Amino acid sequence: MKKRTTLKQLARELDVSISTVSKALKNSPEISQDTIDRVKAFAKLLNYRPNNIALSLKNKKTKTIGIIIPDIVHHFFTKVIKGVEKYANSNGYNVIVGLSNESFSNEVINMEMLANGSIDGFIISMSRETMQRQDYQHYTETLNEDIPLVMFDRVVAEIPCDKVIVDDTKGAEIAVNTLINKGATKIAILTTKDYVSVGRLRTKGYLEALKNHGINPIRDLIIKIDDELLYEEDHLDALEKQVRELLLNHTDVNGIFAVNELYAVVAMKVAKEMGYEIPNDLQVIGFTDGMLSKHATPKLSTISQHGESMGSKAAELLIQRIDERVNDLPKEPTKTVVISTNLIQRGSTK
Amino acid sequence: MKKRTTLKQLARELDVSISTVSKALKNSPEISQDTIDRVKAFAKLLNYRPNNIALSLKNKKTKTIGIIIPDIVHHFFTKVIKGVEKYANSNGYNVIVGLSNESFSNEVINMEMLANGSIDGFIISMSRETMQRQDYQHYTETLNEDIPLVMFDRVVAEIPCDKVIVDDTKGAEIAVNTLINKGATKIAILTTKDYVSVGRLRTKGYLEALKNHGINPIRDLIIKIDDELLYEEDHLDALEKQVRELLLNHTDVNGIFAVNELYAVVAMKVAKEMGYEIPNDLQVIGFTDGMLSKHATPKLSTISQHGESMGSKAAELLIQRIDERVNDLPKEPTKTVVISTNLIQRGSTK
DNA sequence: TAACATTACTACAACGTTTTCGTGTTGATA
DNA sequence: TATCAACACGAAAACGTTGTAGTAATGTTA
Repeated sequence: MKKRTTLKQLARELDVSISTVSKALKNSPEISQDTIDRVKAFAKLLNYRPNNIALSLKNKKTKTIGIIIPDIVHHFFTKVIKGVEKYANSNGYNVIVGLSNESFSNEVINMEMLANGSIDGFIISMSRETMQRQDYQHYTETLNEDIPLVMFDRVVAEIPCDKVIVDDTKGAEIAVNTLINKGATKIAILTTKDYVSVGRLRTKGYLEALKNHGINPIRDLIIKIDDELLYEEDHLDALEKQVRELLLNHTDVNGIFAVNELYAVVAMKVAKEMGYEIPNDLQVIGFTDGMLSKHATPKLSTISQHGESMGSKAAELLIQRIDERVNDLPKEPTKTVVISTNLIQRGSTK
Repeated sequence: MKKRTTLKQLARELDVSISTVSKALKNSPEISQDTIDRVKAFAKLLNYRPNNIALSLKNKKTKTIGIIIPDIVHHFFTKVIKGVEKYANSNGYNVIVGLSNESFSNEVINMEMLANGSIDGFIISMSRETMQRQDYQHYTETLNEDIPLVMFDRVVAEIPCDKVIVDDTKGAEIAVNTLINKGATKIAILTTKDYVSVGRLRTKGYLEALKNHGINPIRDLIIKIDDELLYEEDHLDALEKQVRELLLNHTDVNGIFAVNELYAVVAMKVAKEMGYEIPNDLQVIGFTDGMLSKHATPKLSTISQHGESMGSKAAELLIQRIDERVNDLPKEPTKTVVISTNLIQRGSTK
């Protein structure tokens, strides 16, 4: 194995000490200009670059942050990664990605793989299984070991750490308000089971909007979908069927709010097949601004989640905590940053 | 800053030497069972875990691989990452992601950030700008430093390294053959400028299929799109316009082959707006099997690229090279693995 | 009882840095 | 000419591990 150039090699060949080489490369005033020039020239010749691992060991920081997400084949998470990368890179940090694949044990394993010095801190969105089991031991352990942790999107109140979320309730409320203002009188919601926090909160927003307009919620119009495996292969049949039944049993439904873009797109598809004209007969609003929304026909109106902003913000919070830690600063109380959503109006609403 | 448990601490508190602790934890026969038990119990109590950075430094390997991609908000790359992660993780490797954002300098910077000991090898797909400039110095430098490198999808022949590609030409040929067999007589292609290797090769496949069926290619039917910024925001207007013109000037076009799913979906949309019925009046096949294809109406027939397989394969090749390097094995000649494509037939073809 | 094995440890170097604390050589000052 | 600063550099410790080589204290054999 060819070995990389080290200070030791430079020192030997230049016939000076390692210290001198190190200092010369850093323009230390202790070293004569003459030597500095010699060392630098030779270092350049041999293409010397300091070994990061050695630096990490010495400095007790890796300048690397770990992000653990449930699934990377998912536009939202992808946007978040992009935001994290951007902020991290411009602050000299690298990003190491771990995929939990919605599995609890994968999440734990991934975190353990990294929590042994490989990274300076975590950015995490919980896996579905973790949410179901409500087992947060690996988070508390991480925090106990004084490794900073920032949660985003799928968060849980029990864990005392910084969080970045979207105002799901408010966003949903805005969506439903918009539907109502645009003339929808009977509005269904396509949401997830309650253990998914974002589903629960968006449902809450839906209910609040109805209440504010004096509309009584109807049990039948609240469809809670078990999103197990939904993004995997084509397990959408169940969803399609439920939407079809909804529209058959309640032919006067003229608005649908879906808690993600996939549900919304599927709903539009089913409705179109059944002869509905969108947005005239039925208006639809989704959540998350992804590829599907942009290229559906008609283009889907959605509540934008600003994934990239969330990622940047999460990275910012994390790096602050890391600084706090390495500089032994007093610990600020944990904060939760709410990224505001906004409605992007496109063709699926009037 | 709270410090993590180290061997030194354990040694001090147990009143034995560091070596003893280290060996005890590894069940060395040099150490009495009694001591082993004591050490292990205490280590567990203090939640000791070996510091990876120290290990990396000692072993001269980080068990981390870097993947540099042009864009993460892109289903294909996302699939590849997933494949890389899967293979890497199950072999004890972590994955660190770098985004070039299609920019040459970002690619270089990202690689330099990692090529200083942070990773054991690279998996790379070239940025668009790198392809245009044809400046591959950073690749050759990396190889000169004896850091293994595997390229995928967007590769270049000049660089002597392992590669994983899709048989773009063959895939395109299959697509066009299929269109012809299903009755299409006048087939257009929506492709990219030639500096994008995949665009060039797929165009080649298109031409070959035509030739094999004795059809003369028509200049007007070959639309080379400048995909600058295409995946960014809605810069699709130009594309839509070109497709519209195509269909207006050549009303007898009854087949379209697009080199990616976005072009295909946009083409379908324009055609539908113009009154075409798909697949009866016009059949469409795309390349890459992403979200858009699955949820378009009608669902898009595509040539599947098997991104995940590509990722796994790339990781496998890379890890082999890493092993070769650390064990000073003789270097195998570089190989290029071709992942076979296959046609997924859906609603956009008869 | 001298020579030798075995057991159960410890010391130390090494991985590649940075940084603190010397130290020897100048030249200037009292 | 003794004293001292300034200059230019080197030695060594430290970060946390692992593995080789050494070393006491036993027990075994001729």
